[in-house]
Amino acid sequence: MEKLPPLNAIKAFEVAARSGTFTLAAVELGVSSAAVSQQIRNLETWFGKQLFVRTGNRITLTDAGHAIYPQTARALGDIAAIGQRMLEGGLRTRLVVSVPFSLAELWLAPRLAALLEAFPHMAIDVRAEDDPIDLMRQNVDLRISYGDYHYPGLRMVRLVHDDVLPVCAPEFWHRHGSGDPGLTDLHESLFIHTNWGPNYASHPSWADWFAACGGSRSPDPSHGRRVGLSSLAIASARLGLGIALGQRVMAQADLEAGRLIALSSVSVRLGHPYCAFMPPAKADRADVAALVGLLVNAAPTTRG
Amino acid sequence: MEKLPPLNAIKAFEVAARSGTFTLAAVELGVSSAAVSQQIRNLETWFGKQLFVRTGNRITLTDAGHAIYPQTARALGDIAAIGQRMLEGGLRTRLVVSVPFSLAELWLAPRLAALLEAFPHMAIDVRAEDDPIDLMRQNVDLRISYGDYHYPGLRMVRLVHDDVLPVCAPEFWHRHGSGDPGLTDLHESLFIHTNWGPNYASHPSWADWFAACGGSRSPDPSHGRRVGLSSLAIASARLGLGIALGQRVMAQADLEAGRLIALSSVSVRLGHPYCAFMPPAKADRADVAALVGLLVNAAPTTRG
DNA sequence: AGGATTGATCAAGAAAAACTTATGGAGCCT
DNA sequence: AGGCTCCATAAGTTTTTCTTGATCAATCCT
Repeated sequence: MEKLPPLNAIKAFEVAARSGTFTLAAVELGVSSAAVSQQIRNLETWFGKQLFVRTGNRITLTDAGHAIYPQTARALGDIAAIGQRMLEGGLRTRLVVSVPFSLAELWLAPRLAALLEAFPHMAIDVRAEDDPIDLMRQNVDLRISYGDYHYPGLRMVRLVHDDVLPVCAPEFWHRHGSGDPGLTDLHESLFIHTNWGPNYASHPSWADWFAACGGSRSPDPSHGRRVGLSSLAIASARLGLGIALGQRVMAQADLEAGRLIALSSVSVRLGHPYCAFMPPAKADRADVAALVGLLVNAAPTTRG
Repeated sequence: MEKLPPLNAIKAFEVAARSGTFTLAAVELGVSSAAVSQQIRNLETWFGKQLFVRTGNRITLTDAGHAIYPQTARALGDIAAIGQRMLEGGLRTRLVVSVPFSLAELWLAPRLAALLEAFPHMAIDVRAEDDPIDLMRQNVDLRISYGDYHYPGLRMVRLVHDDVLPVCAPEFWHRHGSGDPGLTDLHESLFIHTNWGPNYASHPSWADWFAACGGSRSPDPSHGRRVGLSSLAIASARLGLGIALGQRVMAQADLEAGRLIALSSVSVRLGHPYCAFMPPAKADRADVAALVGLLVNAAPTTRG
């Protein structure tokens, strides 16, 4: 094959020729208009021919530009179509979602329910597994992950930056702590500690929460209850086993239903937001886009 | 248009799929094999699908890879064809060569003669003009320039790094200087000084030449002859008007024919080489390639 | 007209992408 | 086994691309 002209310049040319101005092309390409101007110039230098005539502040295709436009559009269209074809590879479209264990039950499940209401016939796989996973091998379409640092190269959408606050069952509070709004005198054994596992270290602890309150109490995990999953902390609290530092997004349904009560308005943000990752080519798939949209919107924006 | 996959990765994929190994593809693309490996991986990440299966040290296209290969090849072929089409724009192919004034007569002309011997029917325009010129506007196919710094973005071929040495007509030497091999006693008025014009400052002067000889004579230009073109210096010397610091490539024919004699084997290199520039898309044109090849080969490599 | 607006360009520095080098590992071939 | 070939990976460097902020030319609008 002969030496190819610079492909990104060809792309810029196609858009510029179609839209008629570099400025609009720049918007479509998501870059500055100066960048488009430079790319076009590259291409002109490559060919040794002007592709646009510049008259003051506007541009028109030259004869040469007109001559090559249709071919560029067709070739790029073909390449775009490649992406589309890749998506249909699996024949029947199954949406494969992968989440960390902790999010599966209390966060993803209710939202999936909403999605299935809108698309009753959608075939969905939900997989619970911890980071990092290999999306390619397992044919995962969408991965929910804690933090924005796994999976470089994939398209990322920030979902929610959650926070934790002390919650417990109403009966529990009635019995053990109703006279202690600051939790300062509560017995150590009544605190539920969440252990996020070996890979995560940024989860707020009780000490962090007390510090945020301006205090300095630091309940000793060896005395209280310990759970290995943040959703389990919520469940335990709901069952009256103690006071948990529960993630807001997970506790919300229980709070609204009165099965849990919040013991303070003071909360501590998690170290990282939850994020959705997907291969860029799959980001345009209708089902993927729908789920992401729903997760973004349904995720209550952090309220203090 | 939908969002395009990374085009350079597509290019790498096409070559890799066709050649069957990343190493060969790397050679074809003129990069390292690691670069190809990375580009392929980019594309796989983008699609979220493997395109090659790696078994130890070799690769095979996956089903997905097979599925998209023909489309990539076709699309890239189309784009390559765009370049070809641009070349035929002018219908009849005329080779337009542009040279600095000084090179036109004594350097380019004889070489063009050789070219026309091989291609008797080639239509050639020769234009003499000083740097910098606008190749695009004037539809110049090939520009010869002093220095490698004009015309960024164009393909460049180094032609010859010339040097200057003292030359004069045999009769002149007989009359004025035969007893003075070092030119140390020669009268100032007999030196021909070349003035390269306002844009160039690196041309060796008589002072430079004497310095290269280990001496320190510095003939005053205001006493000797001055010419505004290096080819004119040769011509003047040939006519017996004095001793010139002549460029070897220009003087060569006269030296071989005995119309000029070299007065020393000491020469001084020019500050820059002569280079040929052309729009990359035109570099593959048969006539351009032929002329460049001829200029490179016929250019005598600098001999001390 | 005159001033404001729009849109392309230019030059600089900043950011991102691509590439290279060096190293390690898996299969293949004597 | 031992040597080869070829791909994968990581770190660092180079090259390309992009942004920013300013300038300039044409048009538009009182």
